[in-house]
Order: sequence, then C-alpha cells, then structure tokens
Amino acid sequence: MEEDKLVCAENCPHINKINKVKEREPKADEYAKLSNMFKLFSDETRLKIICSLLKEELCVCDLCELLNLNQSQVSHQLQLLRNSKLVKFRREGKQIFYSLNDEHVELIIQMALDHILEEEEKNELL
Amino acid sequence: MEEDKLVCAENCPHINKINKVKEREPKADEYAKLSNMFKLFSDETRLKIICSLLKEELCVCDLCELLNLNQSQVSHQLQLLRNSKLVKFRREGKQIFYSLNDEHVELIIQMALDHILEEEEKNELL
DNA sequence: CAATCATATGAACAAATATTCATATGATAT
DNA sequence: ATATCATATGAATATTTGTTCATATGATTG
Repeated sequence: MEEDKLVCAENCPHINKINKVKEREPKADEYAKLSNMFKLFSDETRLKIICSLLKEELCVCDLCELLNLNQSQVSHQLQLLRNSKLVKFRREGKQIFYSLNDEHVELIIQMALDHILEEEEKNELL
Repeated sequence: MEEDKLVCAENCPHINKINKVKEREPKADEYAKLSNMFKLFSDETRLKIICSLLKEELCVCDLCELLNLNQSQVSHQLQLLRNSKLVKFRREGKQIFYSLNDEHVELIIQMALDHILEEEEKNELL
C-alpha cells in the first residue's frame, strides 16, 4: 500500500516545512474520524437526507416521497447515519421519526455552500 | 435508479413538512457540487494532503515524504483537487508547489473537528 | 541534444460503496 | 392470532473510487 523510499531525496523535501506541518496536524484517529464524517456527506442521496432533516423531523416515508427514493434505499442510508450518530430517531406507533443529532452539521454544510457560491462568483467574472 | 410510486400514501407523508423542506432546500446542481466537495474530503489520503496544504505550500515530493505515499498516488489525488479548484499550484523549475485555493476549507475542517471532539466528550460521560 | 529530475497521466486491477430485491421485524388494528 | 403497515436488514449485483505500474511530459543541467 505505502512506499517507504524517498522520491527526490537530495534537494526536494523541504524538511522545515514538513516538520512545521507535522507539529500541528490532526492525530491519526482524528483523520479517520474526519474522513468518515465527510464520507457521510459525500453521497448525494445521503446529503439530501441530511439537508432535509436539517429543517424538519421526518419519517422514513416522508423522505422517500420528498426525495423520490425507494424505502430500502432510504433505510440503508439512514442506518449509516444512525451508526455514526449523526441522526437520532424516535418511534411513534408504526412510524419512526428521524432528526439530526448535531448542530455542527448545519454549519459545515453552510460553509460548504458559501464556498460553492464564491466559486460561482469567481467564474462569472470571466 | 429512482422509484416513483409512493411508499405509504394515505396517512404517512406529512405534506406540510415536506413542502416546508422543499421550499428552502438547495437546488439540484448545488447538491451535486456539495457532495462532490465533500467527496474530496472523504478519502483519508486526500484529507491529509488538504490538511498539510492548510499550513504550508508544499511540492509533490514533500507530500510523498510527509505522508509516506508514492508519487503516483499523490499526483492522482492532486489532480482531483486541481480539477475542482480546491488547490492552486505554481511551477518553480522542475518542482510544482501546491497550496490551498480557498479559506472556507479550513473552516469546514475546523467545524468537523469540533463535531468530533464534542462526540468524544459525550462518550466520556458514559 | 542527451540525460536526469520532478511531476503527470493512462490503463488495469483492487477495494469500497450504493442499489436492488427479497424477506424479516415490530407495532397496530381487526 | 392474523393481517397489515412502516421500517429494517441481508445478500447479490452494479457502480464508483482508489492504487499500482508503466510510461509520458516538460524543465534543467552538462
């Protein structure tokens, strides 16, 4: 998987820069958790589910209807979101209502939207 | 890909909620851009590259050395980051120096780190 | 201008992820 | 207790994504 030989040993690697980065980079397990978190946002279906739950507590078939997805698809994705504690849920009779479990999610998405909007503005200046 | 029949048509879908969500959800192309953006953060190798560039402008073999990856791997991942304009680069002789192209990136990662830390705190309370 | 260095790229393969279909579960109503 | 409804889950398949290996490119140096 990983190589251990240097690519351009003599002149290239800028050791002081590298050390500077190493000093304050996230820890190994933080990288893992971060990428897992972003993985949840990286599938469009899941992202739509997340964004929907941002505004309202919804049951599974609300999500099916809203996003025009079949029930299995929604349930599978919700399972992933549940496993990583991104959503919480409560049963009410036969239905199960899902909602978001964290306030950071909205901020993260908002930040990413800001980024996208800025990109679009840049492109319009061409 | 997608189903068009309702799952539980009579009683279940909460139409007013659904409409409320629909009113202010991101547009189709925004969803696509958002998920593509998060996809870039979702691979651990790429995330490490991004986090490294957060602090310092680095050349390809700095990244190889720092992250213990082979050159091809790094270049391929950098290509993805370039294509979506997340990084910029400049040539200096034989070397090519990469750096981040956007300030939102740091905020997004910081936000996600905050989320993770909060999760950890919650778990310690058990 | 040939050799070398740093990086990029294409194609083949491997691994991870999403979707589907069939079926299971657990709650309610009859 | 049986039927039905809303949701969950397992396994098979399809799709996407990452890694590797071989090779190409473009700049520099002798």
